Amino acid sequence: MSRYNAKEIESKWQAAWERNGSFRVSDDESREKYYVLEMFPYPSGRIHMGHVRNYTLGDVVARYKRARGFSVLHPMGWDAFGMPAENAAIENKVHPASWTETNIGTMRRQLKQMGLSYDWSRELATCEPEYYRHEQEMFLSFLEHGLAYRKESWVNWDPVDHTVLANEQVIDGRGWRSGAPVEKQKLPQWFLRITNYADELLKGLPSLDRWPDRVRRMQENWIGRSEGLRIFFELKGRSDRLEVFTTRADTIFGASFCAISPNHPLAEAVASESPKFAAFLEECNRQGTAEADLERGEKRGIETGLFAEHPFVAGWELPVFVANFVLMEYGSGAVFGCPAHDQRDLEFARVHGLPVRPVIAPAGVAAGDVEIRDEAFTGDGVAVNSDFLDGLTVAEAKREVANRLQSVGGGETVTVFRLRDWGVSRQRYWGCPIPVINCPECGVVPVPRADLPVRLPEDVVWDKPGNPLARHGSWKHVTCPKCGAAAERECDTFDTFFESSWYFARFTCSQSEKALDSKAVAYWLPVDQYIGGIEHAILHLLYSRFFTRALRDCGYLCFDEPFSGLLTQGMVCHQTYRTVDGRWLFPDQVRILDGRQVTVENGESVIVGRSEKMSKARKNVVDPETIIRDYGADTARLFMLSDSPPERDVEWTDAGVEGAWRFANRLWRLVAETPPPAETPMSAISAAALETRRATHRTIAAVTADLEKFHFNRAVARVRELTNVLAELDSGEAGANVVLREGLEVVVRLLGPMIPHLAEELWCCLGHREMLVDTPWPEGDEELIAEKTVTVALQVNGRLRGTLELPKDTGRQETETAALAEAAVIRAIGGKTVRKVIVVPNRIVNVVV
RNA sequence: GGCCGCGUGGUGGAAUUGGUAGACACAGCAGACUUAAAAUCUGCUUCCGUUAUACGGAGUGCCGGUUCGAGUCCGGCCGCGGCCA
Repeated sequence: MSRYNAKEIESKWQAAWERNGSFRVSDDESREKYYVLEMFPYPSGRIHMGHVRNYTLGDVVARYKRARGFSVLHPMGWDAFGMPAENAAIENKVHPASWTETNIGTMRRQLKQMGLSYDWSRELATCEPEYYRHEQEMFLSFLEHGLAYRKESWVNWDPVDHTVLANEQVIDGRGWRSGAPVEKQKLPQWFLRITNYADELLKGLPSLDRWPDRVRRMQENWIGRSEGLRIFFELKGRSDRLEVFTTRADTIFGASFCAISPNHPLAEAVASESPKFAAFLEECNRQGTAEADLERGEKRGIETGLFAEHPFVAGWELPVFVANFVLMEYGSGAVFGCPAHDQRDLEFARVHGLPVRPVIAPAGVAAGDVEIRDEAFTGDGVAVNSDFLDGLTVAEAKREVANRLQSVGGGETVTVFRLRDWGVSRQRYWGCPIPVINCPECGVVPVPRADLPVRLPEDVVWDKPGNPLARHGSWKHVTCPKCGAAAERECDTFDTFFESSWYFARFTCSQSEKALDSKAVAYWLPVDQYIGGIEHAILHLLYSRFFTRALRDCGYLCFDEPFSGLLTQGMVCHQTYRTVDGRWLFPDQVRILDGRQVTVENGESVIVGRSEKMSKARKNVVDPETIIRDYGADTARLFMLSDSPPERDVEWTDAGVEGAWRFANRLWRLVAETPPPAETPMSAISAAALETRRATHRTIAAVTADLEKFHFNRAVARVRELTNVLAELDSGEAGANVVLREGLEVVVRLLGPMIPHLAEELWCCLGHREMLVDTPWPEGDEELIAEKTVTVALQVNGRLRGTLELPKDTGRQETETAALAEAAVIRAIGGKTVRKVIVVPNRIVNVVV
């Protein structure tokens, strides 16, 4: 046998699987289905290590489940719309379509090099009209069902990318992609009514018991359900009332002002009469709308000159302010301020010289002793200085206020959500056109279904910032489908989260004429195991959950949750390197000389920074293709699975790759050096050989359990352990050959999902005609797995003093007797009185003296 | 500020969920093979002490508690991370 040549065997087996159609599946299988899906990539150019990790994890699951007899759907596609393509068009004068196509070509080739078990016949790219035509149709259904609507709305405007951003895309007040400070603008926008499903999305979370708790909690917080009271304040000298939302109705007697959002209609009314006031509003609008941002920022406000009457005390007037920390989108866009019991209100009150009246006293503190200095009291307690509420607990007081106001029409209990409707309009070219036409006569007219898809025009130019669609003559100007008058197409395109909200369903029937083939959908969905980065914990996963429900209500499918299982993998990190003058260096520009890192170029010393997520900006990236070229895909895959559990971050190191590479070679040699089996019957093998056999069968059981739980690092460790045991078996033992061969076959089969090419090659070398990929998962022999003897730990006063080999299931009494006869135990007791002996059969004996 | 998670050798990480802490690796050290190197193989490798194939002590961020027994459970503190404010 020659040396291990990864390149050769990898392409050999990739071709064999393809010839064999190994990973093609159809939906008329009698076998039980298993749908494993990894988050599809944005075709940015080349795959990175994050992809390698994500797709390796998915492939192990897919191949393992396949070996276990499932009909496995494991597809791959491209999240192909998005701004980088358009930015490339602007910078390099390449059309987004061809830029995207080139990138897909490169990345598809790279993924194929990794030997991933995809059914490539189901491949899709979301920028193809064959894909997006269906989501245009879905959008029309949403319109018909009242799940999509258009409204003038304040939006987060990214002044660099010239587009609207969803709240989720605003990070620390900046655009998530451009990093530019976000501004507010008022534009007509399309929205999806995700808020209709707020309660359902929340209530569905507990059923997702194979999701990480963390992700469920994040979604729960994001949806942000809270119950409170809507209070109507009479405005002095006006006929209208001010609607205020509060979750702390119990503090109503501590109110000292009301505050409305700068976007509140009342504020806008006042602004029309006062230029100074209007200037303030304008300033507020320049701020982002991110909540955390408002919280940290300066609490600013200005008096409107209006006064609201306290609902319970005639003549008590509260000044009404406009304040920058009140959001129009949450509750009713107005609050009452109780400085003593809300930190934000307190800060505001101090600035504006407003009274601070404590109305809740902590348990055991007298009413007069409550003092508020720099910190509001937000804990539980008893109402004080509050008229009819005095003596009630916070919860009781809330109820009382609600009852009293409701009975006189002064308020009502309401449930509000932090979640807002999903704005899907983007002022961009490279996205799915929104299939509506704006007619001056008829208003918004949906494009008739027969006219779908609304294709993106190809002849566009990026000579100015903004959306080229809006400047495209022949595409934009159409006749109204309803009245035939001159009209304009909607020039906005969908947020790209639209495409990724249903691609998982399309994979079940990617060639279907219909958007979703009901038979395929019924067979394959929901996804049994979804795998991807934690960064999508909220947005993509929440949108997909919403979309599934919306599609259900429009008759496309009939289940609620798209992903039954979710695994969120950690990031791939690498040390960072800089030159003395601060320039970032790629890892391959650094080498080690006398235990110090220096530059390859001229041997200057290098500053080694902490390990961080691989990113182009910090240059701490390793190109997967280089690794595959130098070591092979199997080594890269094995490294990704070893050492770190999948949900944790993994540090990419040369040493780690070398370790995986060494193991691959060791396995190769071990098989190469194995002589053909002698005809020893298993019944005639030596005791030592039997022990080795036991280890083999125990490993099958252990690895199987580990893979079921996605403990890939443990599974790898188990197999390495077995390999060590096999290597140590003396070839002179009776039956050594036959036991060694059995052991190696098990090793190869257990590693099949992880290092598929090498395993396939070794399986072939071991004399098998059938491909490993078509070979069922090994089963451990229960007889051999069962332990005959156990090691019992011996403790005296909780300290380990020795161990004892006993037959399994030795009785309590016998175990105790045997333990007390041990020399080490007798020595440790040292003649003292034995007070108690605790015996846990098969485990431990603890002697208390 | 609130909620949640995590702190284990020089490093990544194991530990059957209350029962022998440190599996499996990486790095390191010593040895074998070699003219030499690489590769490979063998041994050692938590720390401290010692009479050193043996024995004793300490040890899972810190302090305390429950228990025959705690990395694991409880309370408090410190540090790191995440999400939400």
